[in-house]
Amino acid sequence: MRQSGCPIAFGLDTFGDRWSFLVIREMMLKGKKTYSDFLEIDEAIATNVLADRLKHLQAEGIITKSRDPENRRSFIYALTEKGRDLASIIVEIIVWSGKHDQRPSAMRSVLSEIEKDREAFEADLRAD
Amino acid sequence: MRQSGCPIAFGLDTFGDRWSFLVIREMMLKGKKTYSDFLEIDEAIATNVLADRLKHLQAEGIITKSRDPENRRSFIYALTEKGRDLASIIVEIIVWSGKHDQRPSAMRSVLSEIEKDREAFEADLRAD
DNA sequence: ATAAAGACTTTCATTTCGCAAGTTATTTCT
DNA sequence: AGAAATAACTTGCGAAATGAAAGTCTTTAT
Repeated sequence: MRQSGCPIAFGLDTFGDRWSFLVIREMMLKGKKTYSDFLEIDEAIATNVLADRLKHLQAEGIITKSRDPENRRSFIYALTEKGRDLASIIVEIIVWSGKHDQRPSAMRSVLSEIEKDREAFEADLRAD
Repeated sequence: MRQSGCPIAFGLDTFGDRWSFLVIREMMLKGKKTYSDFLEIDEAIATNVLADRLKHLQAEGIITKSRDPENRRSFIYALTEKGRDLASIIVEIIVWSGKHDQRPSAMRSVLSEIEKDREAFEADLRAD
């Protein structure tokens, strides 16, 4: 599967899982960083699946795990450069959805922000 | 799940499944268009799963299905504009993988093509 | 000392997946 | 014309993944 050398397959293998990607979204767009933060996701991820995906993303070098210096019972997950580089993909998905999601609930605010200054928006996602 | 109004979740729901995305890749990058074409994918998709994903992509308006005028037993699947608009995302994933896939098997040729003239490459994906 | 918070792990029922085989409707071959 | 092959699926079933609920372990608050 991964031996195909295809860049798309490579991407799907490392971050292409639905839950993995939602975790990345939470980190980038909402600045979430702990296990309990992720459990608050609207889409309701199961605890065992979350633990599995965090391990996977860590193994793939997308995120790192470190102790919270201010609370020794919690851990802080952070994006690596490899993870932050997913910002461009996130932006393209938002642009695509902005064009094709016709529901009234669609968040158009983020889209206009991107249209105003895409570079700045992307840099903002990378920061943190 | 989809009521969240989140553009990322919207994208994942419509094309975020691994097999769905690989089908789109085959159509864009390799010009494949029939059921049996898709069965030849390196990653080996199961026939029932392929049928399911084709129905899904059709329901989401990413692809269309029509009879092959030259062979009445086969159908031709084609990308809609909504589907072709995924080209930007495909390109970003290739760029990301190009930077982070360190395996010797990684296809660097496509990457240099993108670096040379990204607009042209993307336009090429859209064509067909 | 007891309770609560934070991060998981375990258990188990349900769903999805992958593989093999079977269908139906056209062609194509002999 | 009849038989075999193509193309696109569908069906059945065991194996793997998912989701929901409950339990464990360590650290912190009262």
